[in-house]
Amino acid sequence: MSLSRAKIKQLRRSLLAWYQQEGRTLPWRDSSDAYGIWIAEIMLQQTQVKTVIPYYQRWLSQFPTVEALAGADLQQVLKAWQGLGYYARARNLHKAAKIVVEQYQGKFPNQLEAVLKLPGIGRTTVGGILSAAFNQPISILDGNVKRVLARLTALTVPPPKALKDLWQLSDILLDPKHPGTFNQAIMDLGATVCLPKTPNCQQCPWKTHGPAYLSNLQHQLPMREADHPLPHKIIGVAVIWNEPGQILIDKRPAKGLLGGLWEFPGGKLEANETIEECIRREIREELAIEVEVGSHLITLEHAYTHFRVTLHVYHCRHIGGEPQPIECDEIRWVTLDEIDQYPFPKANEKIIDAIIAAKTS
DNA sequence: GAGTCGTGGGA
DNA sequence: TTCCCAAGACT
Repeated sequence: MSLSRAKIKQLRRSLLAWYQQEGRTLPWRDSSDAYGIWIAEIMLQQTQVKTVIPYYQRWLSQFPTVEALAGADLQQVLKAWQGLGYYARARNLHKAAKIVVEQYQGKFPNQLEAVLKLPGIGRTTVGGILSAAFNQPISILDGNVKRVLARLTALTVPPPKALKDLWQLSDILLDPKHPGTFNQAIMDLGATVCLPKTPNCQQCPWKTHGPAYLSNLQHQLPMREADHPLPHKIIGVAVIWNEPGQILIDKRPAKGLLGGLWEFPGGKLEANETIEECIRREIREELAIEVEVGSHLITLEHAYTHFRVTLHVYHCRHIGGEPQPIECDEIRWVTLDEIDQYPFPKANEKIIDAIIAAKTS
């Protein structure tokens, strides 16, 4: 799509006018503090504003400065992130905070190359931070912008197939006089008007500009890639009790899925195996102990990005052996009073709730 | 460069 | 119920 200089100016002007009237008031827009903006940008990766706000508020009161974050332990950081998902973001935030303190004297860098080197910050996030905190003319291409631009240009391929063109378009459109405001405005447009399923085209400042709207194609855009069916795993999970009434939990390896979080041990059901057999085998393989599988506690469905699981959770009794951290980082016997100090993934939070409910009923 | 990496909400 | 997808980055 070719855009004349006059049209580009018109697009900028109409978007900024719309934003002045309809833009959202958000906590991290109150200041130009780079630390707060950085935290918000990371939390907002693949995560909706409504979900982020309470986490953001708690985070800033718990870790008000980059020094506070750098000085905290990872477990504390993961606990503050618990429930937000994509936990590598929290691990990277912690790593990056240490770098900012050690290499930049606690002052968040304002050089593009330096910021891009920080773990967890890619091309879109660096644009979001530097344009918002320092008003630098650096474009972004998040999900909102991709959708807005796909409709503006009636893009005939899925956005992942046209990233180069979309970045170029985002660069061209960015208002060099108001880059921070422009980036916020185009994201707000995507988040509140140019919605994925039911865009409110009547309210769009760009409705007279887009070939998609003009030919009524906006509801079919952007094009999507073919989707793959999600694998489904059946998992046996053990809530293992010892004589003093403690429960065995393990810490997952630092990298990969749910890295650094705690969980109840268990594993995938194999062919021609009962859940009880699965649990005894997994516990033997992972922890080198023997358990007696007791009563059924709860069965849970949970969906991750690339697969879904059914968790069959059973009370178990520790009957022999000293637990060894064979497939995990660490193991610990804890009481129900202590357990909420540990960061757990969502599915395991539900198991904890079920244990407490069963105990108090 | 295709896979990996969470969770919640909306339709 | 099921599917989509959200302020993407990393390997």
